[in-house]
Amino acid sequence: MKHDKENIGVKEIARRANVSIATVDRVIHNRTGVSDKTRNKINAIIQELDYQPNILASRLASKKTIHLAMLIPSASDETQFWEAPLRGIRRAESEIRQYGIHIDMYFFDLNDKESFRKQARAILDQKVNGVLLSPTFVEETVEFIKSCNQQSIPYVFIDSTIPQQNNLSYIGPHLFQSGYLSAQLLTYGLKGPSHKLLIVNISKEVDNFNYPQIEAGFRSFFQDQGDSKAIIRIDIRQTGYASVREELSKALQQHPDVDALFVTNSRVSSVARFLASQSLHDKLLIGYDYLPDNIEYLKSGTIDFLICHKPEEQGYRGVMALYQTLVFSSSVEKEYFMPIDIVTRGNYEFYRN
Amino acid sequence: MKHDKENIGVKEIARRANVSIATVDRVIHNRTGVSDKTRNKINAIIQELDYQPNILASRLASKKTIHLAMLIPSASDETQFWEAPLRGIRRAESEIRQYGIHIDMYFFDLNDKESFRKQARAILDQKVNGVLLSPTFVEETVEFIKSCNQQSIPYVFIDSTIPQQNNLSYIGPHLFQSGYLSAQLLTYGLKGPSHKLLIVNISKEVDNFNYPQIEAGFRSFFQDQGDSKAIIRIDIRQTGYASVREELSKALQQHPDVDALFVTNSRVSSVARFLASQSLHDKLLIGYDYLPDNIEYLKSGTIDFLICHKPEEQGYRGVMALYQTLVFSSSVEKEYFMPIDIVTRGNYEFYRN
DNA sequence: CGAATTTACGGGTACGTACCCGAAACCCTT
DNA sequence: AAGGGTTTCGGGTACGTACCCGTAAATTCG
Repeated sequence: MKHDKENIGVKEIARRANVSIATVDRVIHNRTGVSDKTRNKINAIIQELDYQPNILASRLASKKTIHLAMLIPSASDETQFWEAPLRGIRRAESEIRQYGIHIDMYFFDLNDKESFRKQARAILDQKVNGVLLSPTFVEETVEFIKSCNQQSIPYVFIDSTIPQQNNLSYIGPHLFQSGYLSAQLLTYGLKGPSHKLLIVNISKEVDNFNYPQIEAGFRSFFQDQGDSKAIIRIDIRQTGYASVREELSKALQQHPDVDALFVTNSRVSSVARFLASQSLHDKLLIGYDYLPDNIEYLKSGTIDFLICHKPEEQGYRGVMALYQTLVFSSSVEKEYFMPIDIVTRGNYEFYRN
Repeated sequence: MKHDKENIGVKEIARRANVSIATVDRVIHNRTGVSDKTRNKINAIIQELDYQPNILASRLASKKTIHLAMLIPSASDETQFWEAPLRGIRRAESEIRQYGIHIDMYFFDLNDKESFRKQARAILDQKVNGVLLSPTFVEETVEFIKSCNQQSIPYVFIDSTIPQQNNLSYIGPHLFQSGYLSAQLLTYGLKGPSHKLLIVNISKEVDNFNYPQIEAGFRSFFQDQGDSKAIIRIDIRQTGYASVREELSKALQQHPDVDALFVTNSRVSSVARFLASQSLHDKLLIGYDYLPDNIEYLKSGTIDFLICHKPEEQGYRGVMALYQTLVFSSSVEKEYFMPIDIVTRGNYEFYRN
């Protein structure tokens, strides 16, 4: 341990500019009360010295607490998925809490648009400095972020996005490519030449924006290959197992020659359960997300691959993106695509969500 | 932004204990000069209040700079691999520089044990507070860390490890499982029943510890499957392309029925180059590391999969592990295994090394 | 042109912790 | 009991920045 630390600070700037520290401070924070002449002089010196403020001292001296709000679906039995982003958000908060950042947690019900609207309103009442949200319901989100824009509150989308919006950043998967990869993996595992594939879409809500991208990517792979496989799709609008079993059963009776199934979201364990119950072990199965149920079927070999987009990291990075802009005023990427991770029996043990 | 912040600090502790701030400070840092009675009283209050020191204020007030040293192979044309950990280390440094952490960078030549020894000595001369290193040369490393142990300098291994040592942490791959996964991927892609596999080990140094684990994992997969594939191995001790071409050519003449090749390190691009030159497009090829050359052959389809262990993150986490212990005195995991990432044509674009 | 504003700026304190320095209290000799 | 040494402790300043408050200078206005 040595006694280094010769960094220049406001004091040195003030000395060089023949002004007081307070004036330098005003310039740094673009506050009023400084003549253009002095302002320019000080800015020049700041430029020249490449002054970097000491965040420690800055946050320490600042009495302000930055309030962030987070609006994501509550994790239900049906979708444990959102536990992961929440973990990431919590981790981020515990890291930056000491820097005076506080995060208010708001949850909404995935099956209830009104709950989203209500929570969004609650956030706006709180006068927060930044928002991290999952724009699950497009219309409601647009309404919400209109208010954010008016009050210049930055907001970050995670997991899914709405294009052409003024969001500070989108942090989540590139869905098209994700579908593409799934197709590649299925193809790689299929023996023999001609095949029939089944896309299984299990979801209550009809998703007009996100889901189609996955399917487009999936189909695009085969187009690129000049390979015209038979691809059929079923939509299951009731997420309970009974419904999944029934619909799958029907579909597989109609197409007994299906070689591989691609489930477009995390409900792949339901499909796996069905396949296992029917002893259909030879069919390839790919789905989404590192969830306990899915992992079980991965271990037992019913699910061949899970595609993951690091949900925990999405939450973490989302918070950090807001932190970066609000505290350091540093810019963040407008689109930060998560890696498209392949989880399988051989590597699930070490996967970091 | 509100005016929160009601956290208790040393001041409050001092008030409750009827002592001065300085005495509380002595207790917190286990310095001498405090009677057992006062020490106990203060410690009790600290416990009771669950006092968390304010890192900002702490680092700000401390005039000390923590000096870390890093000792990794220099990135050469032959192995660009080490650029990635270096990036991670640099990223970590830039994040914690303002907290008074400084990292001295030492590089050694992968083909020269003496350079390792020399640099190690240089580090010891500098009286550093912590070391991050790649224990490439076992004997030399053991010698080095003996001194570290004597001076109680914590050290972290990245990328590879030496078992049964007093290292603070190992951050890197679980090689056995990594080989296992490779086997799984190859099997998944092989059409038809019976196959012949070729393990290609290209390396100047004979590695007695790390490499065997990969091969053991690889073979273990087939044992688990009850699948006795023919597995042959060649060792290429000259890393230049000419040598690789010659040896591979020989091996494939002898075993023209090889279906798949597994290259046990990042030199897979040499093998890919050979296969491409011979138009052997139908053979599966798996190797290691997200390097530009490898990615090219991944794109062109010669390489089917690359296995990666997030080298950049290894560097980053290695630094952070030292930072955590030295600044926060918090414990870190003795073994932190990196995820075993699968990179392929469909997802390489979004891979984060 | 003097008074009332407004604008421009400096002094000084606070944030929570680290650590120097000096003083009081205690202990042991002779 | 006096002297010297050691242990225990408190006062006070510093770290670099934020921001309050007061004042001098510049500007506006009647």
